[in-house]
Amino acid sequence: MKYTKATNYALHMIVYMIEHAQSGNLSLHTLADHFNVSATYLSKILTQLVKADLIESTSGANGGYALRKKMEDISYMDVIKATEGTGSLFECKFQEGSKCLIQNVMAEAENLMETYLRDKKLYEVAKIQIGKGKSF
Amino acid sequence: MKYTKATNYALHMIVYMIEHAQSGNLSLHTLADHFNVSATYLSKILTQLVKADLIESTSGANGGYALRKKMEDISYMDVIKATEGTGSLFECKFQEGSKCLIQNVMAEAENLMETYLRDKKLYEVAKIQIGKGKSF
DNA sequence: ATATTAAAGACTTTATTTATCTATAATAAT
DNA sequence: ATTATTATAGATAAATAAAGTCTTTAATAT
Ligand code: SF4
Ligand code: SF4
Repeated sequence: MKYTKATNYALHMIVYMIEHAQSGNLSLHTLADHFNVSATYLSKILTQLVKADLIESTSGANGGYALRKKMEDISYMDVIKATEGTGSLFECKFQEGSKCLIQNVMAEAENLMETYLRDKKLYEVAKIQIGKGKSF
Repeated sequence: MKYTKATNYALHMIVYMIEHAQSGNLSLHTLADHFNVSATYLSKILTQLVKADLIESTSGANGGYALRKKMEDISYMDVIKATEGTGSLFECKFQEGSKCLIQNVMAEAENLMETYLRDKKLYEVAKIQIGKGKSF
């Protein structure tokens, strides 16, 4: 069980977009170049962030991506949910319906992590990294 | 990111072994039959639990598996570490050495979950399920 | 010596993640 | 209108990881 690379990408995209919030739209091309990752794959991840309403996209010349949500409000968990999905980490395949004690414990553990990550905003990272150069 | 099926198996093995702690060794055959899962695959998982010193195994007739650690002390996290490994959930592949803020936040979140699961013992589930029949 | 049991290794299958390629749609600039 | 620029979507491929099987070996009790 590991976070996917997509989540790593997504977190960095948001941080970068926070740092460049004044620069207008950032194109896929710009982002892919800067982070030196596959453009079309990155595109899918950015689209997930769009669908999660964290960022918005505009087509055409001078288009690209920009933050949609207030930057101070974007939490780690917002991003993680967008890329990892919303299901529980522990899902029993044997007796799916019945909520059991094991599942309750695992869910409560996940809740603790989740609550923490919902409180932590990516803005905090960005602020510190401004002036420190590239984050990736 | 999901817990593997192996973790699900392992948690249930421990619960079952706690419930049958008086019955002497439980053979792979017995366990695989009872839970109706692949014997050789289950074997690998049990071996992981042996290596984690949660249970012990003895070869030969009347051999099998039995708890090694005191049953009241076996936590969810003990089992999870045995099957999922000990690495962090979030591992950055880009600048591995440098501990950054993102990694710190993700690690702290994981810590909260971990601490909770280290405190929760599987014994509690077993006690309740005694008298309620099969757990799987 | 034999039967019973676990462990280990090589391997296959399946599922998931990561990545690419191509076509389509939207928009701005000319 | 046409063209250039941009994002989205779908199909597919490649890479990696998880789940499962098969076979051999080692240990132990009878
Ligand atoms: S900022 Fe942290 S997570 Fe991002 S590339 Fe650097 S080390 Fe990795
Ligand atoms: S006890 Fe819970 S985790 Fe286990 S099989 Fe039943 S529902 Fe699934």
